[in-house]
Amino acid sequence: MKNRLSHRLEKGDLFANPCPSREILKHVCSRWGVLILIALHGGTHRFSELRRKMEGVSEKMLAQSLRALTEDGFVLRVSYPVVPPFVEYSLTPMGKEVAERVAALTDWIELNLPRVMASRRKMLQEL
Amino acid sequence: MKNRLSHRLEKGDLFANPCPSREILKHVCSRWGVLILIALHGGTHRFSELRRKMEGVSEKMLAQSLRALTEDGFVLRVSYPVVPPFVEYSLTPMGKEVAERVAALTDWIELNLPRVMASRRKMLQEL
DNA sequence: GGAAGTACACACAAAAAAGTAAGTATGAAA
DNA sequence: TTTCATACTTACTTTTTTGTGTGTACTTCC
Repeated sequence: MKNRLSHRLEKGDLFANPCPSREILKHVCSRWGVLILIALHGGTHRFSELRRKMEGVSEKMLAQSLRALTEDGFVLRVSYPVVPPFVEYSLTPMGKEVAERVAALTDWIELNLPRVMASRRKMLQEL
Repeated sequence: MKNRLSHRLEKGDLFANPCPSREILKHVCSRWGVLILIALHGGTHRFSELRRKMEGVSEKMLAQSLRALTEDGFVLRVSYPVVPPFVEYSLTPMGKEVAERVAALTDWIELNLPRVMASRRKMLQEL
């Protein structure tokens, strides 16, 4: 009986099909979500600062990803009613917790890139 | 001059547009990639065992994701020439290193699901 | 003799994600 | 006075990802 859906969803179970944790993971692990978390982990940024830093993001995707992370409570949005617009994005305490774990993963990948590339080359040889 | 592309790519830079680390991250962070790493972190699995464990994967996506992770050197594939086919998947040493970091992230998400859901509800109220 | 299980591959269709271009309001600089 | 910068939104198109259904080769179980 411990496998009933309600039980499995209480604490989140990524292996369960309809679990909302899958959606959160998607926001956090998405192409741009990751970069936002890492960038903000380095400090508060304005929208356009993020845009310039994250090569290749379109405004649309940046806005969309920021909105998702803000709704999940990872990112804090503060806008000042001045003109031209001035909006600051930063991590909430909860955001810092995830960002640290995401950074641990991405740091590993960046550092070990050569190992992975070597493995790929080896695979191709073995055909 | 330290911003030249070649320099930025040596160790991997996720913020740089054409960096291969983005692709690796995609494999590792993909919907099914994450689940494969976590499942295999718990021990060796056969193809169909993974399929049953990971609710909602199609055979095609499972095969595709396993191939990507195998090529990157995170997963080891061992097939025995018997009939019916018998293939075992497990983590390589490198795979264990990433899997640990991925697990740290997903564990956090599963544990803190309630906090995130609460934050979402609060956002909706504030409209 | 027909069904089921295994670990896939392949073609095609559907769905989801992402990109593109344009528009908005306002003030300041050239 | 045209242009630029800000922080977005919206409509539309393209690309990418994912799903579906089928086939395969062989054996065991009913």
